[in-house]
Amino acid sequence: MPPRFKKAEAEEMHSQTRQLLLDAASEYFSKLGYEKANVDRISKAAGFAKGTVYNYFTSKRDLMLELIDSIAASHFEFIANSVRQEEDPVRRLQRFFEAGFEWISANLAQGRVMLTTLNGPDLDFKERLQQGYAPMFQLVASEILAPGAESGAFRQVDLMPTAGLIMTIYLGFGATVDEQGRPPLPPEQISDFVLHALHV
Amino acid sequence: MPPRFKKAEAEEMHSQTRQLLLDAASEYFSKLGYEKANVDRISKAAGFAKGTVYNYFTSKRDLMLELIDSIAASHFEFIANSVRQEEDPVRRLQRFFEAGFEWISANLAQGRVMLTTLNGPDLDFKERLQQGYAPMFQLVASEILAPGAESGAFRQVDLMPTAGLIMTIYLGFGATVDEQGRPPLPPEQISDFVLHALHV
Amino acid sequence: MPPRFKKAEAEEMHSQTRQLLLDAASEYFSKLGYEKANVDRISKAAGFAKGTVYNYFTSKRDLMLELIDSIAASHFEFIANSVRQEEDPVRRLQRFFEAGFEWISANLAQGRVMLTTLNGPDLDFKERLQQGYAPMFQLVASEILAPGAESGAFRQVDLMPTAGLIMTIYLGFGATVDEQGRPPLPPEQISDFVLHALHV
Amino acid sequence: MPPRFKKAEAEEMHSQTRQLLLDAASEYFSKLGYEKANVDRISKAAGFAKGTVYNYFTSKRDLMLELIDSIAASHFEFIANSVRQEEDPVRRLQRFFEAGFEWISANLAQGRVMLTTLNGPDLDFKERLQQGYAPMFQLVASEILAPGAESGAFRQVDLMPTAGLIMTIYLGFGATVDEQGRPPLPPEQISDFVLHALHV
DNA sequence: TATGAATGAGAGTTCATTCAT
DNA sequence: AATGAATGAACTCTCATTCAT
Repeated sequence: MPPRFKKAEAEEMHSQTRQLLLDAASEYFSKLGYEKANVDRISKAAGFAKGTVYNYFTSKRDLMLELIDSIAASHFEFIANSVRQEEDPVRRLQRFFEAGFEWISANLAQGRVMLTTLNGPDLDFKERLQQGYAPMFQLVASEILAPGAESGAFRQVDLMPTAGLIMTIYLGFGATVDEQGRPPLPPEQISDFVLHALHV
Repeated sequence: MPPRFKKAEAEEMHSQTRQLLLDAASEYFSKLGYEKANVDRISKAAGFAKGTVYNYFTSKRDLMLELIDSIAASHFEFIANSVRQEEDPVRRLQRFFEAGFEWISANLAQGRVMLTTLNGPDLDFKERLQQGYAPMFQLVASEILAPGAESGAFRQVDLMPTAGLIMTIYLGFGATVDEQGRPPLPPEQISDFVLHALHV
Repeated sequence: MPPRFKKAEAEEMHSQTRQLLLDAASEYFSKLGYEKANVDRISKAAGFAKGTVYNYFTSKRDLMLELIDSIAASHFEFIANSVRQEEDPVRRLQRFFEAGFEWISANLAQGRVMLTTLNGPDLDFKERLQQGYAPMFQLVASEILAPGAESGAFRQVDLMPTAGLIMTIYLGFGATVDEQGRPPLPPEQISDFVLHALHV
Repeated sequence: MPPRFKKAEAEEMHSQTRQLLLDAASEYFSKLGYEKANVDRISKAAGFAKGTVYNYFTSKRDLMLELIDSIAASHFEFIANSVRQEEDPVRRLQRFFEAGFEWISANLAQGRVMLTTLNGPDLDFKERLQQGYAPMFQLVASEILAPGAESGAFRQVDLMPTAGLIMTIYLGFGATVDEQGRPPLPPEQISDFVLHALHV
């Protein structure tokens, strides 16, 4: 089936070009911010000419939105995989922070895009990001806090606000990592701090 | 002494125009971010023509830097005044969060400028902001945590990292306030959470 | 080889657009001077939108510098070609003035740009122009005066200062041409005057 | 007569302020050219506030025009005084160049304004300057060349074109003086050159 | 007379986007 | 699918000029 084969190949190429553009976008959006980053340079950095971006994304704005989606998905997947390998809620919370900072240090540019977007002035971007991060929020509430409260490992707390607090702490520290992606406090101490606060 | 009087009047006017421009800048920088905010509209919003900004600030960038200084000073002064009215370290910590969120809800635009700048891509702005916030950092470390650790109210912790953690939590929640400036958790619960974590 | 052909075509277009812009720049810089000439109008006069200039030159300043280079090269080439067709130093000197004024009257705008730049306040422009005109200076010194002095056609003079004097006279009269490019004295009389001065 | 006295004093002050402004204008127009020179800085350099310029001149353009007049008058007066101290046409010609370069080196800024204006793109300025320099042109024609031709010291030449040629040479060299106002050739050599050309 | 705050027209420059190739 | 020349809106900044004091 040569045509099929060819089509698959073409799709692969398509998807690869797309990914190269997203990666370059990550780099520039993180370094310069959305406004100062420039489509020409992103495209060039990915190895293409300016116009190519518009064969894959309808606009610079669309490029950013799709990048946000892709970052949120990758970030969530990595943390969820790690957290779900544990059963114990306390260990799960520790894993959450460990895996979280591990992802950040392995994906510095994406991490910065996420954090600047979260605190940035563009409400469309912010909303899209929050949609993307809803699963992570859920993970903390229903797969870490809920079982922990049920098992008596944590004191009784309101699930959603406390999940929010934990996300806030995670993201707060995520925003303060150094150039190698290390937080100012080791992840263990951060989870210790939170565990202290959740302790019965 | 009419000339003296006149001079004072002139200086008053000068300083007032300057303040009007800083306020308008606050508004626009917070709503649109530094890049999209536009000098013409800022000046018009303050009641002046476009060129007037350049009689008071050397550039848009300078306007932003001076705004950062002014925000940091006002923010610190408000919190320090409130914190220092208490003697007890536990009450001081509570006051820190109370006053902090009170300032934010009374200065929403400034608060947003501060938070977007802190997480934004512009390193000059970030550095200037960090210089401006150094006193607040000091306040937490040496006027809240140190006496608390000494009096036995808090467990022994490393001062600076813990001050950083508290600032991170404060700013993290500061970034999540709603349109009326209310944090998702009441300040008491946030300080409770931290106090739990600091408890002996 | 269609791609080759296409490439050559593209380069041709590129170079043509560039030349149109340089020509329009000549026109405006000569009529209004560098400061009052305006990029928008230059671009429009060349048949393009304002932004197009910046696809070919990095700035208005760069446009001017490249125009200076192009003028100096064209001016020198024309004069050198004419001078070198003669062997006799006296005839060469006459040709120098004849060809010089011929070039000026055929390139009025470029001539005016050259002369205003030479006497203008911008030192960068001036320096660039002097670099561009160094070959013409050389031509006078080593291909006209030196052989003339050697053959006894001219009296013994210091080569470089005298070359400077001749250039000064040429440019001085170049600056006084009328709207059709005619100098106030016919070129023959000018070279006569100089020949009188150089006569043994 | 106190009122009279006062009035004279006031006029003196007026005239002095005016002169200070003209001097500062000279400085800035020569250094930066008319377009880039800026009224505020000229006024400040003269020791006044921006607005003061407009109490003495109707516009920046008017300031320039009056400066041109003042330069031409001073330049002519200096040269004419020197030339007229001689009787011999040959000596007069030598004096012309000597005094000319002496004036230039003692009035560098004014000299540069004159020369850039002469070759600059602004036709109003140029015309005003030519009006101002008409007397000097006359001086050369009727007080140097005419008596020289009559007495047989010079060969028969057309007066006005030759006066133009001499002015062109003078101004051409004037445009090439170094930072101390010295021409590339000593004035004696320049007048020698011209005398050679005029010799019977 | 001297001042300098305010003005706003006008400039150079950037860059997202289009589209013919 | 990939290109990159062309576009023009939008932006920051400068500065001659006015005018109330």
